[in-house]
Amino acid sequence: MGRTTWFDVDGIKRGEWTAEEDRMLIAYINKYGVRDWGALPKRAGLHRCGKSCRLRWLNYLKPGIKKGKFTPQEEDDIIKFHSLLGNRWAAIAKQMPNRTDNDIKNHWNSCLKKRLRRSGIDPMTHEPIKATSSSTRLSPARRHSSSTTSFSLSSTGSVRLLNKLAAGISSRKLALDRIRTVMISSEPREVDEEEKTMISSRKEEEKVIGCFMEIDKNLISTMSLDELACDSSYYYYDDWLRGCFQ
DNA sequence: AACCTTCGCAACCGCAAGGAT
DNA sequence: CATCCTTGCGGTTGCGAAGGT
Repeated sequence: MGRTTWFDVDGIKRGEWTAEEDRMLIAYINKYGVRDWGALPKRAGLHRCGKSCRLRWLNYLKPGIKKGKFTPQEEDDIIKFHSLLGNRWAAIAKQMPNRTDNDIKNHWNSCLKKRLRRSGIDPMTHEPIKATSSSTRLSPARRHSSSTTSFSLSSTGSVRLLNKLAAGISSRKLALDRIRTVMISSEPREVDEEEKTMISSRKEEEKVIGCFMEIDKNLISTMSLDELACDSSYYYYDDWLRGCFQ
């Protein structure tokens, strides 16, 4: 499976990668590491553009990448994270070790989206599909969707900047929530190694998260609340954000 | 068997952010 | 400060495989 091979006007090869090209790219990166994608193809003896090499490495060749079918647990996670983060595939991928953003995005677009729709759930809002929607308060994903298509931001910020900021906050909040979940769990149960590490470092982590929140707060305070409201990711932080403007 | 549709996924494209100069 | 370059991201496309008629 793949695209047909062709050459652009500069003689740069496009389309499907061969096993030999893969081998050359892996050998080069194993020897010299990943740096300067622009110069890498020439140095590695590949007639490809740097962008193509980067994509091939990150989405396919990089060690530890999990390929193949998504487990039901992974699918649940994607749906859960999508409801929180919207189409921020890179941010979702960060929450799912060994899966690439491209893989997650493909699986969402080709499978999960349709499955949700079939079961009567709007994949954008994650709410039951209604004949006419007159919701007064849109869900995060819905608000995010509209923000990217119909809002224009002033010079103080851009959708991309907000998304980046929001993704950072989201991931840190998730980490904090995880710590709290572990901490407030009153049921005596088996604690795995990962959780032990989390518990032992919780104070430092909360401190670090606090610092990040402070940085975000300072950045956000330079924008208007209306601008921030354009982005769904702040939906969950309404109270916190309003505090920034008091 | 032939044709059509849908699925799965690798790869491409355009754009924005951020660093270097 | 302006411009250029590199990197990263999200949307989209192309194409073989699989399934349906």
